[in-house]
Amino acid sequence: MGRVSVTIKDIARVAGVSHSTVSRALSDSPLISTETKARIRRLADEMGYSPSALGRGLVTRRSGTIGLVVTTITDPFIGEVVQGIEETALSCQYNTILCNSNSEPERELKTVRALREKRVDAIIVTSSRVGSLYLAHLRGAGVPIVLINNQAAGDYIHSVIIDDLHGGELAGRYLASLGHRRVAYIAGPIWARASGIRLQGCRRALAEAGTDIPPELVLVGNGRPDGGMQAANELLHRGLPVTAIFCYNDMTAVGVLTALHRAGLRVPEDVSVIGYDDVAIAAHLFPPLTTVAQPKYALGQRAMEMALALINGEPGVRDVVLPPALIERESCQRV
Amino acid sequence: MGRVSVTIKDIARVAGVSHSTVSRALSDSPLISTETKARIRRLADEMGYSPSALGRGLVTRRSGTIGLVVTTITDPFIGEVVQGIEETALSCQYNTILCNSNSEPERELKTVRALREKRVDAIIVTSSRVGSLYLAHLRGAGVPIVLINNQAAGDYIHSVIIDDLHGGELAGRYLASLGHRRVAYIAGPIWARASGIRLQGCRRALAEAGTDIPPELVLVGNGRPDGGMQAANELLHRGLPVTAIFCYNDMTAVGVLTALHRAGLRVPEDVSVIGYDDVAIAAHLFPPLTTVAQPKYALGQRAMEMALALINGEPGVRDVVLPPALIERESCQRV
DNA sequence: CCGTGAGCCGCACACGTGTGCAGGGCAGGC
DNA sequence: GCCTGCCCTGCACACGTGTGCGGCTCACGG
Repeated sequence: MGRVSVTIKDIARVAGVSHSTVSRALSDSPLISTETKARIRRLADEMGYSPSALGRGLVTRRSGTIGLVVTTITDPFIGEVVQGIEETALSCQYNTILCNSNSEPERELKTVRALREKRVDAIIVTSSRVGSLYLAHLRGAGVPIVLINNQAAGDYIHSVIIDDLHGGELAGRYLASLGHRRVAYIAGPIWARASGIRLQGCRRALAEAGTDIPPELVLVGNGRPDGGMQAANELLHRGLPVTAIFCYNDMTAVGVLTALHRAGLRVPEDVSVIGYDDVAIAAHLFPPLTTVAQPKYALGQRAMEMALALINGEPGVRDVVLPPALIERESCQRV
Repeated sequence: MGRVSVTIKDIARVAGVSHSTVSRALSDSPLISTETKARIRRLADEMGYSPSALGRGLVTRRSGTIGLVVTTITDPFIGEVVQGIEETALSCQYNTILCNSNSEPERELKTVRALREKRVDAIIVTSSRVGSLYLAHLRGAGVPIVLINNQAAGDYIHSVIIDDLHGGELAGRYLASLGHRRVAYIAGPIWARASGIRLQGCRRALAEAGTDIPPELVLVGNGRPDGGMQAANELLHRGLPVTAIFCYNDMTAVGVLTALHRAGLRVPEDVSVIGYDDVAIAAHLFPPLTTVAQPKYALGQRAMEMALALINGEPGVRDVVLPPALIERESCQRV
């Protein structure tokens, strides 16, 4: 335990050269002769050398890490996005340090401060909510910022998003094509920017079919099953005659399904339910959930690639928007 | 963008003191007069100073980060554990860098190497599988290692685990008390150490009731819904008359439920199902899943606390084992 | 007036790595 | 034999921070 790690100076001493030569040899500099490189590399292996990212980062001004702030890693949607980020990061010799903000402003500040001290090379944010005050602190870190499923007003902040308007349209058009005219929307948490856009898209599509979602049929959830369940119960309690329910995301749909089951209603015979995200378990629900799929892994992948481009100062990085897709399963039916 | 961050030397220049004084002032050293401290602190705030964890880590030999390797962050069980880790880490001024191993040996090596270069102060591992070769590389990092839900043969590696034997017993005893005598077990992936132990505990409890789980009634899954669905279908296809199914974890139970539904069997009227983990959605399934709960958040919390104790060289850290608990919902019924 | 001690601060070095510049060795051409 | 040029290596500094030790200033007592 008292053993300290071996440094390039140790290798230099053993090899009888200067530490500069070792540094150059290990980074494959053309200034070093082939045989010296080979000798030093072998020595480094034998001595169990592991370069210090701290020392290196201090001089190169690159830490080799990117910050990753999410509302909660518990959300399965976020989990899949994070996986996309982390895997492409690792393949590019980058690591990600993870921060749960829990949507608490105080924690958000704390995490940003920590990420700044760690000198992360970029920050990727997957919290649906990005307050203006929060943004100010983010750009205070002085590193590129990539927002996922969010757009910021200012410059210097880039984003990769889903075309949520189109996603909402997909859902609305599909429901309309099945003959639904009374559809309800169970929204996400109030601060979720995407929620309103999805609703807007859905309403636009329904309008083409000559109908709409009246205000009394949009209920507010929280993006989790309990919120969906509560909203669905509220809907049932009010006795409003709906034939279909569009959910902000799959997790609220999970809650909606349970609430409907408990109320003795069958899906899709009595009421159709459509979700959003296409989370892994969506296909294994009862009934299998029809939903608007987001390319979650690609979302993370593209965000990480964008972050890398920004770090390397590549010009002309442009915000990317990915397309949603309707996944037809068994939770919707013609009325 | 070209702006570099302000250092203590910059502050020192402005304040007309040496950088040592600034360093000591900011770390609240008693060697500095109160008014000088106040002046320097104010200056640091005004100049937007943010200490560099790289520079500090280089001299203190502490990076302030811990490595976190998981099989996949997509697993909801792991997600909740990670949340426990990350939150208590942040409250102790620590950050976590996340690595998905995907149970691929090649990736595992890559991540360990990266964590070592980043000079993490400790490593927490939540992959159910820990090969001996992998362990060798892990201890090569020269930092404390904490295993979650795993035990290692050697020393220098600590662990916090659930009493899976007891967990299995809870499930078995409960099923036996409901009169079940023909119960099947759907196991986890072959490398999951916990799977066998849970089965063992269940069999022990059933034995007290004078029955057992014969080999033909233990099927192998993969810890995910698709695996559970496949195993359940296999069970149905074979036509074996079981009255209850014990699942390695809740996610396989999800798959089992879908398979049973599709086969026209009702739960719990026709067959009882019991899971393990008490994942968030378990309560929102249809029917709500009876399961053996693991204190997931506490698992992560205790692991992080143990890691901190090991980092600080505290003596007498002892492996901790947490108790499982039966959560009775509606997926099991007296036969 | 001098010695003593306390309080506060700077000098210098360390941590591990990267890199511009100079210098040494050697071969080749005149 | 000397100059030129090339190839390889070492010197020295930089990055941002922490810290042991010595030194300065000032007040106070003898």
